[in-house]
Amino acid sequence: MSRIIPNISVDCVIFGFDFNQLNVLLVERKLIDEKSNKVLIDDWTLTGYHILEEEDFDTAAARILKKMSGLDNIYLEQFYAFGGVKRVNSPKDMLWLQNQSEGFSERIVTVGYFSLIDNTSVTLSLKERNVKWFPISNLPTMGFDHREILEKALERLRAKLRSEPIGFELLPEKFTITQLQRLYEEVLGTTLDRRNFRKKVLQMKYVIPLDEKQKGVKHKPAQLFIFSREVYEKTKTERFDFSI
Amino acid sequence: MSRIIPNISVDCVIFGFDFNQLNVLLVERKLIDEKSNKVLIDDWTLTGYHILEEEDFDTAAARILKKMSGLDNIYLEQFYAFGGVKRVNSPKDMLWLQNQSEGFSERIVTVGYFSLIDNTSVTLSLKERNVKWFPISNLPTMGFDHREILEKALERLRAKLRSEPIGFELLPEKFTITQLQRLYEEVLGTTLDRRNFRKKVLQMKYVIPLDEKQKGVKHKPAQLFIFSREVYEKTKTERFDFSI
DNA sequence: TTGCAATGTGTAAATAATACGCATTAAAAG
DNA sequence: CTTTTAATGCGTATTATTTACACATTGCAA
Repeated sequence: MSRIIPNISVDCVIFGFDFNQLNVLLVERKLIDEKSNKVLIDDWTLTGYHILEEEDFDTAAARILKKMSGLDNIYLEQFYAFGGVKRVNSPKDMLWLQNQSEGFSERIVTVGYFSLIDNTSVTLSLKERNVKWFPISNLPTMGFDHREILEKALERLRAKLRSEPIGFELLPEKFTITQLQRLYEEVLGTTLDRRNFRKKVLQMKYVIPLDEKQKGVKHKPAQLFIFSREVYEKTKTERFDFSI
Repeated sequence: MSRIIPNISVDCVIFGFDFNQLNVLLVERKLIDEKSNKVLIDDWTLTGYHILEEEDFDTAAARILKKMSGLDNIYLEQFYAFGGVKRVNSPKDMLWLQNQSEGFSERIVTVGYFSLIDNTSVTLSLKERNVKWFPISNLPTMGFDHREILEKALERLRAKLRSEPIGFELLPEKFTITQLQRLYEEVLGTTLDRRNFRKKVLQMKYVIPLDEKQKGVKHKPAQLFIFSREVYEKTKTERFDFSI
């Protein structure tokens, strides 16, 4: 095992969509005083870790994601580096870092990645620590500057969702148009007209209809579609409108 | 003077527009063997430097920009962090780093910023080293992985230019519509219809006409405009179209 | 005075966005 | 087995935006 680089880490903001809400995966940070049994810290953080000597940022982010979700080959994108002098300065944060086996440096730079997964496909399995999905609209108290990092990730996700077809990464391979619409509504915080949305999506040649229907729903089952990145890359056109 | 952090640096991609071309500011990297007078290295790099112990990324980037261009209060945006294991591995790069007074670490992470300035307003003044504007379309051989960093910056500049009004940062305070159009054409690599572009821009309430005309041109002088960020923030609307 | 090299304006056609209403389907309830 | 329920799926009229394209105007310079 190669050594870690003490002052550089990678934090992953793992977004998941459950057909209804946008969620983020957090890890519990709990510290109990051994003598008094007093709870010194109990809050939640993003999933991050130092990078290793022989490791790129992308590799480190993929490693962390794999460890947390068990998943490989997932959409991952670097979105911002955080290196403020006062990133880590609350008493709780200091206390936590002093208790970690790797020791700590006062000035830790972290590179933020966000990843998009269909969270109905994930079974949480990390044994050592408590890991949970939280809806974006109802977050717990978070440690370090992770709340700020999450906000930046969200901002980037929203901006990118408007201009590139990354929403599909949050859905299973086969999805319905209504599911896609819910996703856009939830992430962008709007409501959209069902019929117009459908019309728009059906124009996109890279959203391909299947000869297959939804199963196990208690109403008329909808048609399933898949997204083809290949077709997208071939047919995309760039436009510009720094909006009015 | 506080100490530098040896393994973290900031690199600035300084873009300038001269009403015709998009340019980038580079610094010559020249190393001559003292005995033989042989030229060991002669190429160009971005303007970067290690960050200081008590300094944020943003502050470091502003410091570097000030040193290179003499300018303060300039548009600056972090766009990507580079930390690949093999970022610095050519013999020339190693040689250069060994010759720098600060010493070097093998694994240097750099945080990339790009900045936008009206390059007709800058007088280059850095005495110690040779600094020059190069058009994007005609770049010299570049050291380290700076070519790659520049490409990423350009990609981000283009993406942002499509969706946000940052082009004005590349123009003087007062500009003509034709200048704005040339800027968009040059950066996005397209040509646009003059009349339609004008129509589009005139709709934008945040591009405000002045009672003032261009001077010193040998043809009909055009009307001048200014950009108001304040009006933009008030009137902007978000749309979404992950394009067809 | 005239030529030059820009700026400044208008209109028609095509395309895309928005606002709606109603028939259809499959499962569940009676 | 009929009805109810809760979705899906489709169509059309209206408005707004984008695109394509031609000619008159202005101020300087020859």
